[in-house]
Parts: sequence; C-alpha cells; structure tokens
Amino acid sequence: MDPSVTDNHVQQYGEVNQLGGVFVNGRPLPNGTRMRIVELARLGIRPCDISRQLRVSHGCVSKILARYHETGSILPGAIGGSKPRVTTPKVVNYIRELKMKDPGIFAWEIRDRLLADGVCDKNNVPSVSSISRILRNKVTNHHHHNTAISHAHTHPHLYNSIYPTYPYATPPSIKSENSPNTSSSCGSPSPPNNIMRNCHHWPPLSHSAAHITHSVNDILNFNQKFVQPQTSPQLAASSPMMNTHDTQNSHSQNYNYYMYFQNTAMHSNGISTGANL
DNA sequence: CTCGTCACGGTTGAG
DNA sequence: ACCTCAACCGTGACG
Repeated sequence: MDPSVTDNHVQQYGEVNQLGGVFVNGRPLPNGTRMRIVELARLGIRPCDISRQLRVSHGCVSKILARYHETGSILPGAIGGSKPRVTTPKVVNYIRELKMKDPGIFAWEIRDRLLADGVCDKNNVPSVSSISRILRNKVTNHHHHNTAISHAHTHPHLYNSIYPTYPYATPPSIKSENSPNTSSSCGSPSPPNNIMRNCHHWPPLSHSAAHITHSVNDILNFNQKFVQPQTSPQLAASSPMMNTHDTQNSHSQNYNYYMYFQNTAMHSNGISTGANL
C-alpha cells in the first residue's frame, strides 16, 4: 500500500475495492468516472477492461452502461426521499392561496378543496398532517425554505469527501428549491494540495430535481460553463461526448483529487498506467 | 474469461 | 427536531 493511501486515508475518505479503486460505500461514483466509463465503452473498450482500467467493479460498469444505453444518462438515480412527492409547488401555492383567502380554513377543508378543484386526485392529495405542516412551514412563513437554501449554501454537509464535486450535477441556476441539501459537499476534510478548492455540486440530484435532463450532452453543455472533469487529451479529442474547447485545464482539481487516490492506489499495486485514469 | 444479476451493507431525504 | 422507510449506491460473489 502506498503511504498516500494509508488506512487513515481510507478511513477518512472511503474504502478501497479489490481492484484498488477508491469508493464510498452507499454513494455514487463521481460523474467524471461515470463519464469515463461511457466514453471508453463508446471507444469500443470492453466492460471488463474498463473495469480494470478505472478500478471499478465490473458489476458497477455493467450497471452504469446498461443505464446509459437505456436512458442516455450517466448520472446516478435520485437517492433518498419519498416518491411520489405530493406537496408540489403548485399544490403549496394553491394551499397558500386558500389560506390567504380564508385564514380560518381547516386543513381537512383544504384537502377537500384540492380534490374538488382538481388540483390533486385521491392518489396524490397531501394528507391532512402534510397540509398542516405546509400551513405551518410554508404559508405562515413562506420564506422559510429560502432560508434553508441559504443555510445549505453556508453549511454544506460533509459527506463524500473523497469525491470531487461536479457542478453539472446541480447547477446553481436550476437547483431545486426543494432540495437544498443537494447543494452540499463542500467543507469536507481538507485534501492534500488544495485540490478541493473548487467546491461545486455533488452528490447527484434528488427526486425533486429530477426534471433536469441528465444526458451526457446536457451535462457537458453545462460543464462548458463551469468545470469539466479531467479527460485524457486523446479521449477528449476522439469522443463526441467530450467538449474539447479550452475549458479543460484550470478547473479539474476536484476530479484530480479523486484521481489522486486512484493513481496512488494503482501505483501501490505496482501497476503502471501512463494514462491518468 | 466475460458479463448479467443480486444480496449486502451502506447513504439519503421527503414525508 | 427527530424518525421512518423506500429509494438509491457500489462491491463482491455466483452462475
């Protein structure tokens, strides 16, 4: 084991799989790695070789490629939360309107109105307790959720410190107001070499942000404006998925941080890679 | 040897 | 503020 990837590092930042790759149990691979899996597959490299090259289990490579072929998205699914969400902005606004028109209205009356007015049907009408919570949190003080967002910006939680952050996961301009926590991931334990300086958005989208398209092209289009994960020049030049403009160099520090571990893990296994994989 | 599948232990976040 | 639980995650093993 390379001293760069000590047990302490592994404990602090993640675990090492049988191939020497670093992962965080329960959390998705970084988008950069997911993108590379798809890139390599599109170049005709076999999944088993991709698995070895990127040090990601073949089951995971298989899953990511299968999903990509099925949906066109490289991004992980929405983790956590509950489905379906019934308290949509539309419903909340309607409840707010009803409450403003009749401040004495009861939650059960609102529920009936939502059904009667066709705003909801019996499958997605909020429960009385949900309506009460909406009245409490979003109607009587409807700046509350905005406060929560700014709070999330200033106090992003600390998970997933091993992975870089990827802005295209939740672009600030389109981040859902209902998923303030998806803006998290900054503020992790400081990595070596100041690599985590660019602190953008990773983990992936929550359910409430799932309307954002996840196609590689969409991601890359967004990526052009912000950060682009590091890609080998030959891959970047040869893959239609990768934008080859001038955005590549200055902003891949977070991805580098992840690759730092990948590389040190590789070297510790006596594997010479040459490529920055 | 390759690859699809699944149990497992884990994280997440709306309700 | 805290809890629940169903969604998702990647790994590792099996066939």
